[in-house]
Amino acid sequence: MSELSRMTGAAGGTIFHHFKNKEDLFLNILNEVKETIISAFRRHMEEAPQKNGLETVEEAVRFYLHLAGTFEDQFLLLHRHYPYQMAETNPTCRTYLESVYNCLLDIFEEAIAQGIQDGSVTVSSPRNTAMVLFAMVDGVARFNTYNLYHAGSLYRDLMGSCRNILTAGSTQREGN
Amino acid sequence: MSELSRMTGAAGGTIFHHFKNKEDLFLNILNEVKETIISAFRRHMEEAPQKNGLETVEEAVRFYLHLAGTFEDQFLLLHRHYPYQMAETNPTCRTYLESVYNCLLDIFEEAIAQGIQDGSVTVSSPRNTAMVLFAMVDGVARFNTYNLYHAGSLYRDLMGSCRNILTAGSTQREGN
DNA sequence: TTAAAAACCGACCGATCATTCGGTTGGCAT
DNA sequence: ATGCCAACCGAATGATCGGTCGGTTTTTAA
Repeated sequence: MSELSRMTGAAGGTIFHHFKNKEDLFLNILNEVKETIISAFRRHMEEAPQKNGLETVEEAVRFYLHLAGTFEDQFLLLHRHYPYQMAETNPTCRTYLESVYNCLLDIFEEAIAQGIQDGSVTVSSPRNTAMVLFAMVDGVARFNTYNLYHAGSLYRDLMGSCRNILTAGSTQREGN
Repeated sequence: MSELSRMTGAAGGTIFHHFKNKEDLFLNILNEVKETIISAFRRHMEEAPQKNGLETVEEAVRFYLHLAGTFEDQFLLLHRHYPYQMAETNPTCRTYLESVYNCLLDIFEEAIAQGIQDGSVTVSSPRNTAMVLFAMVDGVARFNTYNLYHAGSLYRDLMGSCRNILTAGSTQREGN
């Protein structure tokens, strides 16, 4: 709180005039982070030119990595343990977290389903594949923010793995 | 510290007789977690019957998921933000974290390299593929401990994705 | 212009934090 | 029995925490 007071220039007591308590403040921030991520993702996927399903999924993966790097602080909130601990007892917190993940997974799943229809993707369960795919790219993003391994040097192999997951059994093409 | 005092039955001051301060205590715990995970993994992979490279990787992925579920508290330490923040300034902490990840990645990488030799695996960069694979399974494990999604229901698709990543371009076989 | 409302300040509060310390205990070698 | 040392205790410490409150400034509306 004192750090926040210093950063914003507001006196200690002023913060509690706008937020009931620290938890309420945190939930407001989490909500803002949720909106930022969701709207940025939705906007980008809508603006993206029409491609086939596989390319749409790849674009989503690419953009998630980009977003996690650009809004590092915001994504840190999703990588910390605290929100998930709070979600165990606080339904609002749980709703916010689920909103973010459901939104992202829906985008992944929809693109996969599209890919199944246009023949560019071959998987049995779109939802589960979306989860595995998301776990993969989020794991790489986490490695990056925690300075364990550089995401950039993993990018090529990540995208390759992504394509392999989505096109199992199909004839592979070796691109660039 | 008070919770630890209550859990162990030791008086508050007694803890500081055995550990210099809270950070020192934490590093000792982290070191123990490191040893637990590394030794358990090394032992299991040595004891596992000789298979081809692909099956060895799959066994490693399977065991990581199993271990993350069995030693949930220990793995929580690797999923929290605190250790990585400490690692930024504390070289000892950084060494411990790198030890865990390097050990696990070495096991993955070695199995992949073995698979390339015996023809069961087809990837260009064993190390990078090991990282992507690890990010994927660790991501799923995180989903599980954070109660976002159940790892069990993702198991089949996770293993399928794992196989697809490792056998790109090869003729696929549909198992069980 | 003025009065009510909202925003803001910073000293202050009790609780909790990690840590210290003087004193006690128990085991072990002499 | 004696001395010794490590293990242990728990009250006390100052620092910091989230949060309150009485009073002041700024904004808004009539």
